[in-house]
Amino acid sequence: LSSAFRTTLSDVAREAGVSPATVSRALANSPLVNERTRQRVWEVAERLRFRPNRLASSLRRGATLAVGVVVPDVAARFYAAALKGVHDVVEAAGYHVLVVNTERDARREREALDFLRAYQVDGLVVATSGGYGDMGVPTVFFDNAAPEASAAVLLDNEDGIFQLVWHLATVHGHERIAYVGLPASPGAGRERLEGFRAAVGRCGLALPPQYVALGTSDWERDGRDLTAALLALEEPPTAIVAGADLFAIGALRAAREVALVSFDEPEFADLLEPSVTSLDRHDRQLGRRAAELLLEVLGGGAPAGIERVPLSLTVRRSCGCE
Amino acid sequence: LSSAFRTTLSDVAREAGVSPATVSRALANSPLVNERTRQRVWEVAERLRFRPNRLASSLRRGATLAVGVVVPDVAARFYAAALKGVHDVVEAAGYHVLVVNTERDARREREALDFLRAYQVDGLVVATSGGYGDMGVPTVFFDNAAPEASAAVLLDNEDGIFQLVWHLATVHGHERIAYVGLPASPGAGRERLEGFRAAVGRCGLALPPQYVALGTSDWERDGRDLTAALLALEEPPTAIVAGADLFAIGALRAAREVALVSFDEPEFADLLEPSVTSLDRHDRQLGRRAAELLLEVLGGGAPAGIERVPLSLTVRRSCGCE
DNA sequence: CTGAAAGCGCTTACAG
DNA sequence: CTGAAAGCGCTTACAG
Repeated sequence: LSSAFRTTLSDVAREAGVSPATVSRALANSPLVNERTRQRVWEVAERLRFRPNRLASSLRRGATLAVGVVVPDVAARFYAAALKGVHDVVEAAGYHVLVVNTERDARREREALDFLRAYQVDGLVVATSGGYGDMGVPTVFFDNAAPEASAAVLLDNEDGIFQLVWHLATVHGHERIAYVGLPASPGAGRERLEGFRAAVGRCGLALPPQYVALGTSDWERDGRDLTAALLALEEPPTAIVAGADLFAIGALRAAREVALVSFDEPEFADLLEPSVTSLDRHDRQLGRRAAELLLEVLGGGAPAGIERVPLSLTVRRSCGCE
Repeated sequence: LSSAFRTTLSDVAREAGVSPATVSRALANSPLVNERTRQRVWEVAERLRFRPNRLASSLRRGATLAVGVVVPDVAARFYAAALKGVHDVVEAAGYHVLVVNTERDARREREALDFLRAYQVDGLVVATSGGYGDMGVPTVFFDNAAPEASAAVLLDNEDGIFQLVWHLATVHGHERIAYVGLPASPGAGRERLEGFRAAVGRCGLALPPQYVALGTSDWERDGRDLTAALLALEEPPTAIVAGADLFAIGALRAAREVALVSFDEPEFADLLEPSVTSLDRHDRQLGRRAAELLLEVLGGGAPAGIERVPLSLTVRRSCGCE
């Protein structure tokens, strides 16, 4: 057992000539312990380089002071930024963060949640890919919520898509606008797609079925291939709305001659050629807000309900402006 | 205590009419237990939705089957990709991954390491920002190693920088080449800087002191400001070597009229304007390799020593090609 | 094949 | 102010 090599609380107790109970209290700076004793214990603990075993203390206490975060892809700019937002808030409150990546896979998400629960995390922040099942652990969703969610911070997907379509239709006069985006799974995927249909209708435009192209696994490649296919139609669209940043990047790879707007902002959107018109999501703020809601729940507050975060259009050149 | 609400191994034992010891063995599919008993225990466990408490089993076993990963910035493309590589390998071996972000801060890195150690992780994969101190835990470094490292997968920083400088000097005939990059801290920062000085010398060029510009905290902003300052010199450089992707992005923001090459490849480097000539690092492979070394050590192998990964130049337009 | 017992390293009522 | 004792939820020699 590795414990043989580590100094434990008992080692400190023996060395300091007090009981383990006293060491525990002293290191927690409990007022119950004599100042002299407290100092001596601290000195011994430092000399022996004592590090309390969190497994043991969490087990005993029934709380870990840890929060689990589940994201579809840590490498995606959006989730990475949101993750940092969660970090900011949660660590300031004395919690640690355990991150798990699901690769947008429902099964892996379930495993990730099982793992975090088995580790007895006190709370969860989850951007679900469809694998969520109730864990009996306080949970706040962001980006994409499970149907049973009682607390979530979501983007205003319909409104965001509407802004994109409206810009293409009214400012640039496009009448043949297509959508390249996420599968229509519950949550953000469906909301953006439905938002697209509704927006096109509100703008008084027709929507041929083949103008809706949905990707599956590799979004960047799908974005490229689906865009190429759209442009090969007899009546190709003159403008494309990308449902996420990687679709936009893929579209850019397929063609530069079609007007393009993206829901998510790609990294360095302003330096791409052409620079990409997209929505500003305030990623990090989203993560912060989700973490704040979780802390409220952990503090005994009521579930916070669903919040919608507004999006604002950042106009660049890919839509045809300038 | 939250345990009051969770079903424990004892609950399963009571319900199945056997001892906790038998439940433990049955769920581990130990051959010591009767097949009938085994099945019954599994049924009961599933019916009661029993989830073993990992805190308890890890405490008892003295091993967590978890690996800690410490990175300077999960949001940086390079670390995110390497992280996925670690995931790939380590999860296939049955370990879980705990990720901690340090924001390139030595103090936060120390805290992160303390946390992981307190959680009794079995091993560590670390890209250090200078906060590492021996943890008594098997550790493999990547990208940037502590001086005392006994196992690491590092980039061949000197050679990479040399390739960049050589390309600018021989293919494009530049004679005034400047460096905008990381501070000269031990490890990658120093290696790249020293590599630059050496490379310029090998190419037979002069290096005025003001042609070396080192950033501090916000690399993208530093890249922009330092580049602007360089170009405002009486004898400005005609080409710039960026020591990392964010410096390159910053440089791009400051000016397009100077030749630019970057050590790290920015995301969507081929779609930037101009597309950025940079080194291919095989990020994910780097993470995989580090994880493989860690598994070897955890399996009782000898420390693997320091490996250097070669880099290959990807030529695009920012250097002046095409 | 099964169970009673001890123990992993802590924390916290309880007694003094 | 301090200590002995119990217990968090598991696992594993030990005995049968």
